[in-house]
Amino acid sequence: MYMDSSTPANLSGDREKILQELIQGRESANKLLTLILGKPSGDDKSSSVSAADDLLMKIFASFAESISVLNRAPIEQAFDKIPVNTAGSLPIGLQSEDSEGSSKSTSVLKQRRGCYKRRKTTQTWTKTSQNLIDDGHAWRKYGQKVILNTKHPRNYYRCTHKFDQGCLATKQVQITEEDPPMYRTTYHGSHTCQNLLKPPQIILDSTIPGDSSNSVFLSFGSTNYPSTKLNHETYYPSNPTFPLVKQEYSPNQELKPSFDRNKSTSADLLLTFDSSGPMSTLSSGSNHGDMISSSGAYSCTASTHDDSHHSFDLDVFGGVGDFDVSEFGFC
DNA sequence: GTTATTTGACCCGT
DNA sequence: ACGGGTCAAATAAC
Repeated sequence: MYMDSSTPANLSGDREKILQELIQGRESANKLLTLILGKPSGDDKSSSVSAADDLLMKIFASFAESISVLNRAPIEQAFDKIPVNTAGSLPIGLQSEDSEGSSKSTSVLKQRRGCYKRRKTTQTWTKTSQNLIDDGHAWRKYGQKVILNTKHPRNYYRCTHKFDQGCLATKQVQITEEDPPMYRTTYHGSHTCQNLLKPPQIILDSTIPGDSSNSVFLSFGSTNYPSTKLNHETYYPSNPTFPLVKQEYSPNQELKPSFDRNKSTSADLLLTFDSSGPMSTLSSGSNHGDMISSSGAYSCTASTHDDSHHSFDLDVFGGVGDFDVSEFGFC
């Protein structure tokens, strides 16, 4: 999908640009944080919405530019290995496999089960929260595994549009062993699908159930959607590379917490980016890089296998943010 | 009827 | 060999 694969020289130049953009985004985000968190929780949030909106636009533009640059990187860096069955975005069963036509003594289907190439270096980021949240994407559960030394099984989800749009995004959800059980969601890959049900928007939502004081929804999109409402409204990512954190998540068993969701506070959401390879995926591209936070505590970390690591604090989300850019794969 | 979930089998990486 | 990730038939839900 990427005609102009970046040369190493280009990557070096891109890195500088990305760093500048991200740093600028951080500064804007800092201002935004001051704006929002500095305000008393409650009703008079609206007074800062306009300014916050402006700042958000800067943030979005910065991150979008970064993502855009990253998207020019060769896709091989993003996906060392991709599922066999989804290569070429063909539905399972339509893949032209077994070209030899070798006869399977047992069962063709059986032999094909589990046949895939495991992704190794897709970007991943982890989000931990006390309550389940809707990231705005349509997920479909495709597996569940009991993980060693864990009490709760790990659930595997893929994007609903995996086959119709070739979206390779997946996520894993697991309840942690912590005292207040937490839902740890690990996202793999970014969405390349167009979510028709939920039009792209940008979110700044400070009204998470259970806590309205310092909760912030942020979405960094590369497309320019007017952020007309920043208060009490849900914004969806333009083409969510990052998941959208929403207030409720209705479908499937993810919504059956083993504890009282009402007790949870929204300020305990952690988002950690831990990815390698560029942000780019199979998408052609202009809409990657939505980034969302839904709490006061929000950290994103990235690192590559490369030796040159860049790290800086986002300091946006409750001051605990640590944004390690290098993991975005442009090193 | 279609679509989503469950769950054991299967494959890959370590 | 083992643990983890994915597939896909069976089943459930709509």
